Amino acid sequence: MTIKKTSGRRTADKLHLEQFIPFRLSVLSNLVSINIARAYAREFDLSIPEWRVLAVLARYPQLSAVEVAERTAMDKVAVSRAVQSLLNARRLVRTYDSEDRRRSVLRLSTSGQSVYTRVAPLALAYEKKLLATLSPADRQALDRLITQLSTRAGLMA
Amino acid sequence: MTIKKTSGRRTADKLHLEQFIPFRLSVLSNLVSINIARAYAREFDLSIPEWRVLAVLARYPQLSAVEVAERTAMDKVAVSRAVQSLLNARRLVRTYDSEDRRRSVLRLSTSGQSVYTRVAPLALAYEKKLLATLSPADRQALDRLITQLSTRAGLMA
DNA sequence: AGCAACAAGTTACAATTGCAACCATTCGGC
DNA sequence: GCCGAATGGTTGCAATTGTAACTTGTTGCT
Repeated sequence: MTIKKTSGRRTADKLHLEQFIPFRLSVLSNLVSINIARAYAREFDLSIPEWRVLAVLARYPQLSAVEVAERTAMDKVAVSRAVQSLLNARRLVRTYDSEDRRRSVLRLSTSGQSVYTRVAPLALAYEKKLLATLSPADRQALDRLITQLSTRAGLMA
Repeated sequence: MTIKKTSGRRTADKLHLEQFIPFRLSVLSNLVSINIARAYAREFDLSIPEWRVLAVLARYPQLSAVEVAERTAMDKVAVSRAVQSLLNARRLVRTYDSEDRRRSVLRLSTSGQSVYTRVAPLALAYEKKLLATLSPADRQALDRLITQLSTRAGLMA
């Protein structure tokens, strides 16, 4: 039995960009984001940060801005700006917590609800189509891999 | 035998952001990019676009700017800017094709080579660590899934 | 040869993002 | 109760990025 040679995929430290996972993840994620942005941003005048805020408030009403930030993986500045423009467009209503007057309490307005109920199916349809060629096992694997990698990347930060 | 109920994962068109693949991909990709940028951008004063250009020219010398753009999935403006700053830092050498004087011919300078040979191992080490907890089968699956999804997303663009 | 269409690359400008400093309010110790 | 630290949120500024228009050079057609 001989010593194993270096694994076939690539040589010692020559890096092939087109095989480099961080690069490929970034390209994929960009492509998907751009597709999605085209789908709803253009039709509903919604940016991706705005869409995230909308989506999270549709599901969990009455969140404060930092809570929205936690659930959308955005920083508080990004949330503040998205909230601002959603308020301008009358898609959100903001009140303040009487116990703690720093905290905002955010809810969708009727119009915000309506936008959400029209956009969410588009988003889900896009996702469905994106995943359409994957077997159920592949979908499960994808799900798990993303979770695992995110955890791992989070630890390495 | 009864009619199958809606599949367990989520209800009709209520969208859970935290389960939405495009969202999760974006969060993951961002996290990874930020980690990597910290690792080499800070130490070598390299932005991610610059790094991509460097990496692709290390492997395929003598490319023109548009060829670099194709291989890095960047647009030609981004390449132009990255090339400009790499030229300023004396990490690239640019000549022009004598057959077609519009086309640039880009190569790493000695200093560019040296940066590359120091950065590439860091990048590979990061990737290795990121994937360290995945089984070989998982790694293969990840590889395949990214490719499949990118193709798919490309078609939908 | 002359000119329209096209390709390579750059530049200018607008929109987006990221970061740091900043108010206002609340909390924790004393 | 008071003061320093911490928290929620906003604002301003610089850096990054995207888009369109432009310049220079080439090609193909006549």
